[in-house]
Formats: sequence, C-alpha cells, structure tokens
Amino acid sequence: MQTTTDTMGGLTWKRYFTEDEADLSAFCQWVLSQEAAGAVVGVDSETTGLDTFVPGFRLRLVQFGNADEAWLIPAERGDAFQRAARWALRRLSRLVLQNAPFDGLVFDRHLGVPLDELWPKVTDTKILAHLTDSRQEHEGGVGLSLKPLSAYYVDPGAEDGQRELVAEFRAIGHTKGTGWAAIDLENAAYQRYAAADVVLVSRLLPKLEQRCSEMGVAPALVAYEHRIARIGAVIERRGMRVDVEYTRALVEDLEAEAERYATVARRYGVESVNSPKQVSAALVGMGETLTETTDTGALAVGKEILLPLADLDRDWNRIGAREPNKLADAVLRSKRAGKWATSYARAMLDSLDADGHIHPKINTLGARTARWSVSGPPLQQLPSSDWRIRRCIVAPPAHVVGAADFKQVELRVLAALANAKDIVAGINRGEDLHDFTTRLVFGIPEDEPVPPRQRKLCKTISLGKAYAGGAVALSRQTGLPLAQVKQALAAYDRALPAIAQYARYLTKQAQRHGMVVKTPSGRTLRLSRDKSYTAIAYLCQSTARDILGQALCDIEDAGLLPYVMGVVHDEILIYAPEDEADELIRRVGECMDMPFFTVKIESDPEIYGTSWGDGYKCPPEMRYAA
DNA sequence: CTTCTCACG
DNA sequence: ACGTACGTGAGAAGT
Repeated sequence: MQTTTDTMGGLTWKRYFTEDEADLSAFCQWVLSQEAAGAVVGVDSETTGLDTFVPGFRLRLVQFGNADEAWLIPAERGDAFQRAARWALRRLSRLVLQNAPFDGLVFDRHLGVPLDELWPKVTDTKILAHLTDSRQEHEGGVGLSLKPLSAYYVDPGAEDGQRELVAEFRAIGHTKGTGWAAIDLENAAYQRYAAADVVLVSRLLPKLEQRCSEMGVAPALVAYEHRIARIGAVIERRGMRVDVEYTRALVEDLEAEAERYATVARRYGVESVNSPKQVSAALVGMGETLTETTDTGALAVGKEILLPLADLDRDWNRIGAREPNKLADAVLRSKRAGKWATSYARAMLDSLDADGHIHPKINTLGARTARWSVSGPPLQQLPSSDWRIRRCIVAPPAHVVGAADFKQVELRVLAALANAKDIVAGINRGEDLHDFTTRLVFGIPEDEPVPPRQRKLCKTISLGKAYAGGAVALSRQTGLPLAQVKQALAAYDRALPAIAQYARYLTKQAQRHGMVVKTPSGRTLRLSRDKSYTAIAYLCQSTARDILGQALCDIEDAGLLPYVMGVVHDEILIYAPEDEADELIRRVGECMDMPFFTVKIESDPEIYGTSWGDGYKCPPEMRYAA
C-alpha cells in the first residue's frame, strides 16, 4: 500500500493507493466501516478519455473517499481490483458523485455495475449545484464543475489540479487530450488529482444540501432531477445506429463540394473561406459595400450578409434582385458543406462504438433553463432543412424511426401562465394555434381562409413574444420591413393583451425578487444582470423542458423507455419494431399529452421510416398541411 | 484562449 | 421612459 498525505489549500487528507490483495482487504474493511457509520461515500473514476463507448476506452482508477481519506483502486491492474471496486459500489448504500451519469455509464459498461442498481444510491452534486444556481462561471454564477464549486463552498484554495496534471502530460510528451491514457498510475500529481476529487465531492455535499434547504429547493425536485439524469443516461447508453457506408459516402460528397467552392473562392483571393477577415477584404475589393460590424468592430460576413449578396433568400432560392456575387455564393456553399462534413457526418464516424452506434453525450441540465444539451456529435443541431445528415442515423433491422413532438409547447405554456383566455380556449377547442391567433390579430373572419403570409408573420411574433423579442429582431428574422413588423406587434398586443401584460408583470417580479424567476416546477432561475425582460423566455423554455421531463417519466412508467433513442428539446425519437411501430409511437404520444394548468399539451406522433432522414424529405410546412 | 460563424428548438 | 429575441455545441482563424 502506498500511503500519502496530500494537502490542497487548507485541506489535508490521507491517500491510499492499493497494490495487492492485502491492501484490497484493508479497503474492504474501510468500506464496511463507512457503511456501518451510515456515511455518504464520495466516488469518482479516472479513464483514458471521455468517449466511454468508443473502442480503446479504458477504466483506469476508481476512487472512494470521504472528507479526510481517499482510496485509489487501480481497476486497470486486473480482475482483483475490479472485483473490489465492483463490490464496494454494490455494498455501499449512499454515494455522492459529481456528474454521476458519466461515471455511472463507465461503471455500467466497463465494471459490470448496472446503472439501475447504482442510481437509487446516488446523489449528484452537479444536480444540487444547478438547482441552487444554474449559471456558469462566465455567466456570473458559481459554476457547475467540481473545482469552482469546491473553491466557493469548501476551500478557496481548492485549486485546479488539472494544471499541474497537464504539465505532467507535457513532460511525457502528451497533451491535455492524450495524457489521461498515457500517464503512469504511480504518478504523484495524477494520484493527488484523483484523490482530491472524492475528498472534495464528499465535502461539497453537505454544503450544497444546506444551500438547497436554505433556498427551499423541494426534495421532490431533487429526486425528479436525479430521475431525469438517469433517463438521459439510459438514452445515451442505447445510442443511435449509423449507416456507416452511407455516411462515408456523404462525407466524401460534402468534402468534394466544399473543395469545389473553395477553389472558386481562391480565384477571388480568398485562401480560407472560414476567415471572415479574408472574405470581407475580398468582397470590399470587388466593390461590395459591407456595413454590419461585429462586437469588436470588424466587418461582419455571416450568412445574413452573404445571402443577399449572392441574390439568395433565407431558403437559398434565387431572389432575382441583383447579379449574384460569385464569391459570396462560393463562400456560403463551401462553408456549409465543410461544416456538415466535419461537425456532423465525420463526427459520427469518429465516435462509433464496436456495434456501429454513436452515443452522443446527454447533459440533462445543459442549459441555465435546464434544457438538455447533447454533444459529440451535437444531435440537437443537425440540419433540418436537408435530410442528408439525419439520413446517417438508421433503425436496426426490421425496425423504423418514429418521433413525437409537442405542438407549440412553449406558446401553450405561455398562454396558460399568462392566463390568455382566448388563446387557451382556442387551443382546447382543437383549433390551429397560429390560424387562431392570426384571425384574432388581423381580424380575419371565420369564413375566410387565413393568408399563409400573415399566418407566418403571426407565428414569428408569437415566438418572439416567448423569447422577449422586439421589432428590430423580428424584422431581421422575417426579412419584413420594420414598419410592418411594428404594426403587427401593436396589433398583436391589442388583440392579445394578456401576453404583453404578463411579460411586464414577470419583469417587475424578477426585479423585485433579486433577478430571479421561479418556475411552476419549483426551479429558481437567476437571470443575467440588467436583463429582467428575459424572465418570460426563461420561464417558457424551462417549463417546456419540465413538461418534456414529465413525459419521459411517464414514458418510463409505461415501459417505453427502452425504445427511446433521442430527445431534441420538444420531440422524442424512438426505434420501434416495424409491426408495432404505429402502436408504440401512439403510446409515446399519449404520454406526452397532458394538461398544464388550463391548457392542453398535445403531441404529434408519426413514423418516419428506416432512417431519421425520412422525416425530412419534404419541407416541414408541406408535411404540416397533410 | 477568444472571436466569429452557423447548425438546431 | 423606453426597449432589449432565448437557449445551446462545434470548428476554424487569429491572437
């Protein structure tokens, strides 16, 4: 046994690194003593990387500890060590982890401890931290990772041991990314870092629990968030099947397309289409006038600027208003194809597991509003205007992809919270929400059809209301003249005064209560300083997320969770056996249908086909009409 | 590491 | 007094 005393700031602890059977039996004795004392034991793991499902990934260390001690079990040194770690995880009845879904999936996949067995015993400090203050450090919050939380709640001297560790990685010729797999388990900085995490998480727990109780965070909300985290982990474990052959060909096509247009751009002196500096200089050199600037004063050359120069509208169709600028056109096309190839298609091939599945990382508290975020690859951001990227994701043999999405969930939430009786009544009668509001706003009689352009404008304004948008932003979004948008906004407020009234009320309440807004689920959301007007956006977004969470709980209770393969804010995706698909997606949709105060929340279930792309082969508005 | 751009709901 | 579009992840360039 290697026994060491570590210090960090004002903290001191004993570190035990087990080397043989005798050490492991000492460890087991320690586990039993903790269990007898009713202690909550801190748990963490060190691995070769973050790609839990990619071949080559290894579990290296499992750490257990409390406020003063840390035990390091080198799982990679063989079966005896793995058995001891597995036994401890099963034997202990109360565990605390920081970001438990990560370690939970590692233990599930690489140590033989099922997620469902571990979960009832787990408290995740990240969840508690999010419920007390969901802001990141750079947003003015305490932060949500272990080091800033420890520095704030435990000891200001709880420094980031990663700096020291990365220096060690460099010393052995590795980087921040590759060092985790290469570093010697005996390395003192590595062991100290590994030990610190379980000590810190153990010390953090009582502080966060106290903070939660001071703030009145309901235990039921804490339990609900832990359940959601487990559901997210189960979906992540299930993964999505990639059509590898198709995806490889798509990468090639997109890369060729990117290169073809990059060649065009080079003819105009732009060596790199991704360089705004080069693009703006070349466009100015061609005689184009660029007026928009970025935050730092440089000339902006984003899509919004380039599309009109290329004589293209938002859907990339020719406008016919001018001679297209060939450079603007080439830059737009090269950048788009390049991004799709790299960030989406190639990213899928780079994160395949042994069975041809990807397992995008799900963070069930990704956003300040508690919305989920998904990364590696970013499955919530795949292009929706084109089916080719989503086509990479396919159903297993004899299965199909199905989806059920909420119908205008954020707007329904807003209507209910604002007590907009007209809208609520319209929704509950089963009328089309946007048709209904368009009639109200523009005074279109029942016996006349709703003009599509007015419907679109009204839809945009409704969403703008939920996001606390103004005339300028909406004008930019729709491309309509500012005056027309202003007029429509005024008409909307006249026809549906409850919405504007509620936004004003929320803003005032937020200011009165120290820039916070409380959701119906009991979540306290802190707003950015000087942005009390965003209260409505936070409330709508966060409440819609909680409704999705409720639906997922109901889906699990109905035994349908094993079919769920993805979640995109307001839609739930499933893999279903062909012959049961209609029935299964209908049942998923039923779980999503629920009342929210006075308003009906409804879903739109459908079967796409053998690939996710099948749902995107004709434009969404065309499908809607069907 | 920051800035810019762009993909989604 | 007035008005403010919300929330993410990712890659490339530039410092």
